[in-house]
Amino acid sequence: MRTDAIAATLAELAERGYSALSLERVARRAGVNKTTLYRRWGTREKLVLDAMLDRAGEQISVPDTGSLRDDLLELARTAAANAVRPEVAAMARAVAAESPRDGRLAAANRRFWSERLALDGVIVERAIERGEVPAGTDPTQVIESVLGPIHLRLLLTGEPVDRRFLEGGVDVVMDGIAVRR
Amino acid sequence: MRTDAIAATLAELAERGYSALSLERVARRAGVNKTTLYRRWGTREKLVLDAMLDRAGEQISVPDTGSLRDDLLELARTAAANAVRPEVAAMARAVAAESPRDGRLAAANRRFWSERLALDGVIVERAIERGEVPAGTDPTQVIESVLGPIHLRLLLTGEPVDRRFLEGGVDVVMDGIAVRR
DNA sequence: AGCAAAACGCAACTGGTCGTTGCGTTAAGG
DNA sequence: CCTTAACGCAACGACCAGTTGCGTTTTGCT
Repeated sequence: MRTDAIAATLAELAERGYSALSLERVARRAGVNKTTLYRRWGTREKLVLDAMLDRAGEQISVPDTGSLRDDLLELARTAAANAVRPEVAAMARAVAAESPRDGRLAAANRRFWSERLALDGVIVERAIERGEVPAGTDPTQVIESVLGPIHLRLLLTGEPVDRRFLEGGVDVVMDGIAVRR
Repeated sequence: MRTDAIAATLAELAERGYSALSLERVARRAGVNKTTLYRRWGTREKLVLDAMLDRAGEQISVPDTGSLRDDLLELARTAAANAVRPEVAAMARAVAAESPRDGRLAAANRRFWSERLALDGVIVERAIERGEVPAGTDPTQVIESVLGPIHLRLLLTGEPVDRRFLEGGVDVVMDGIAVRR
């Protein structure tokens, strides 16, 4: 039952968005009476949060190819592919919209991201050990520089995230744009 | 009257968010009857869109210090300072949340961003002319690499956007992280 | 298997918001 | 000064959010 409700919640979130999320529709979709949802979760916020926490548990693997550039490229590719999935995209949009007014959601989201950035950061740490990157480089900052442009396009500009863009972004982070002198 | 309604719309958007935006509250706040809003704009979507277009007209200046690094830093700083303003932040969150289901909003937003990225891109074009950056560098990609991490923090991770972060991000874009050999 | 307790379905209800309508009043402008 | 557009006001039907009471099903424990 919990599974059905969560699946229905995310499906509705993807189709209608958070602003039009109706517990009655979720209940119908889940094949469940709406009183059940209210008794179990109480509020729309808690239901959505629970649904997100459920999906946030799916851990993703951190690339380890032995090459920093390949690792970052693989990271960018899987991050983009994941963020494009309707359910995931809907979650990101809901978080962006509601975080300022939903403390629990914001807190859970911050935990998720700090954990994920730390995980992905080992890509940079391994590169430091290999001597590909100077010691003292901030791993999180690097990961944010790789992921930032991707989410900028997905959430705000709406431009397509294609291979060219991903590779270009990694190139910038790897080599910078300033001429060598 | 239009001015009052737009101001009230953005204020409500900042306080309550798009998902809880009530035209009755907007009307009360603007000192106007709700029928006036419905007669003039028809739907919530059109009112919000009009309010955003009104603010999107405020053009910002593109830095031109003669140094690419200083230009990018200034760009990052002003972009962050602007995006942190409650009204602007609320607009970005609303766009992120509603774009998939509001074609007009999405289209207007895409125009806004393509224009803005093109404007900021001249920073890179000037740097190319000065020989600071190799010819063939994609100006838009560079700007997105600078702005992406900022909006990632503001919209998703929730981490503070401080001077260290802004400078670190510009450093990555300028010099890259790979060791020189 | 039997039984107590929890979970669920169902129907009904209150209250609030949406969006609309009709009508009277104010403001604009030629 | 007078036509016309814009606004205020009150009321309305429709819908959805949550809540409640009660009967039914399922769970889980012995």
